[in-house]
Amino acid sequence: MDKKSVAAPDFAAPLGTTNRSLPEQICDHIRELIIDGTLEAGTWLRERDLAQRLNVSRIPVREALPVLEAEGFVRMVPRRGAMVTTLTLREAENLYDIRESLEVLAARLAARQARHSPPVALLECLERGRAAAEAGDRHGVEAANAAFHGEILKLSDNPLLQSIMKPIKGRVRWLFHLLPSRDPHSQLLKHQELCDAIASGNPDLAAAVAYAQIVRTRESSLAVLRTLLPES
Amino acid sequence: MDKKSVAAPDFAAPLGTTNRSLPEQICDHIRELIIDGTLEAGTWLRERDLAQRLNVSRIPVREALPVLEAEGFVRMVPRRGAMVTTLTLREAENLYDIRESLEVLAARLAARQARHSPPVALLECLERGRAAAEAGDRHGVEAANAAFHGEILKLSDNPLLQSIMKPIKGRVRWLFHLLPSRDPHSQLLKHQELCDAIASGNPDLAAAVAYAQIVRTRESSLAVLRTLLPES
DNA sequence: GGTCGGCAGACTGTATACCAATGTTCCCCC
DNA sequence: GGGGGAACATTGGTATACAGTCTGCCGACC
Repeated sequence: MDKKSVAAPDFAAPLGTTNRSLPEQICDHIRELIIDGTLEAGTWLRERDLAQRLNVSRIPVREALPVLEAEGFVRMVPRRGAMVTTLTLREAENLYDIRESLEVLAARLAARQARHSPPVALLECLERGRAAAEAGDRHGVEAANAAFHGEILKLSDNPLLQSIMKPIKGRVRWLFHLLPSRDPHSQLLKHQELCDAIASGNPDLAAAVAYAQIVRTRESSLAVLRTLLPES
Repeated sequence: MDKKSVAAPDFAAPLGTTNRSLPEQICDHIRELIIDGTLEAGTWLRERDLAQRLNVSRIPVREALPVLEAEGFVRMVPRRGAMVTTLTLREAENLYDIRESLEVLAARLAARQARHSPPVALLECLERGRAAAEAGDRHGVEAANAAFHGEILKLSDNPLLQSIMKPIKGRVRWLFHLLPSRDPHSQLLKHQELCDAIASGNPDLAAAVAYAQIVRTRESSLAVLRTLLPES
């Protein structure tokens, strides 16, 4: 197997002077590099190397890598380092199994909450997505979609669910980056339908809609992924 | 608020010379101390203090604490340290929401797998629990119960689900430590029923049984917890 | 008497240097 | 060409140092 070293280019350390902790920034940075494909599967991440490139010491890097391992982006091998994992078809299926459970739960809880306070933020995301779609702004559409799902989660008002969904969302994004980008219009229709179901305040309806949508996405995505990913 | 410092006694560092990594051992050790109540809610965990007591340096402690935060056992405050969290009624409800989704999923997947290979390990756990119950070995019963749920998870054959359930299981144990211990006999009956449903190879049946059982447990547990835990 | 400001202490966040254990590579020798 | 072993690379873990910041307290001033 061809063991690549960590990619040389585009590693400039943008770690701005925010108030977020260094390990967190490092973690986010590496995660983005993996999701957008800059760091390919099989790449070894050496902590001293990363520390040097990012202009930090080993300690924050050492704290960032286990997080990425917990999220499934890298696999840590004792005394070897962290390797960017290969997404397999099996993992994609496992991921959809989880989503079918948890996103349905999120929709159900969101609908329950929506009875008390109407989901204005949800409608806002929808509108933002529509505007971006009409402007042909693919990036804006994706951002609005992510915000939409984030709002459902926030609406569900279950911090534990939110913390569990965080790694899931990262992996879903990773998967979707491998797929040809989907039609923004049908995406919007789906979100509109889900939004309506949640806004109706009927948990069972919202759950059913969310479930049906994920199953549909699952089938079409896996059909494509079967041609792209290794079995396991 | 009365800010307790880290408890002085029973902190002897038993960290054996296993091959498991130091942060992992530290994490497990502190988690047990929290679950069994040695470390009360509100206790501040100071990393230098912990490091000294456990006879390790600060670095492995620093890597263990974020894990415990992700699992919900402590809350880290920047530049203050980690505080043992207070379990609230809200969190208990959130936890049951998640379990209703994920344990049902686990049962469903396990039943699907059981069609190909009969769940002998599951039956074994059941038998072990029965033996422990007849011997009046409460600790053995609990261990067998934990093993039973672990086997379902293993049977479900979804590594992502297993990794997600890990923190959940810890919190469930934490919760159950607050409750008066349940009747081993009715526990066994429930597990027998769930085991049969899984062994039947019918995913929908297994899911329905698991769901019904969790809902039942939820109601009785929360009734007790309402008298024990703060609202939020 | 109450409130504001500053001082001291405590603790984390991060950096640096170091050693030990272990896995890898590659060269030399047979 | 293949096996053995030495040199190297890399992590796991420790010790130490220093800066930033938060807390709590004490005193001064209104």
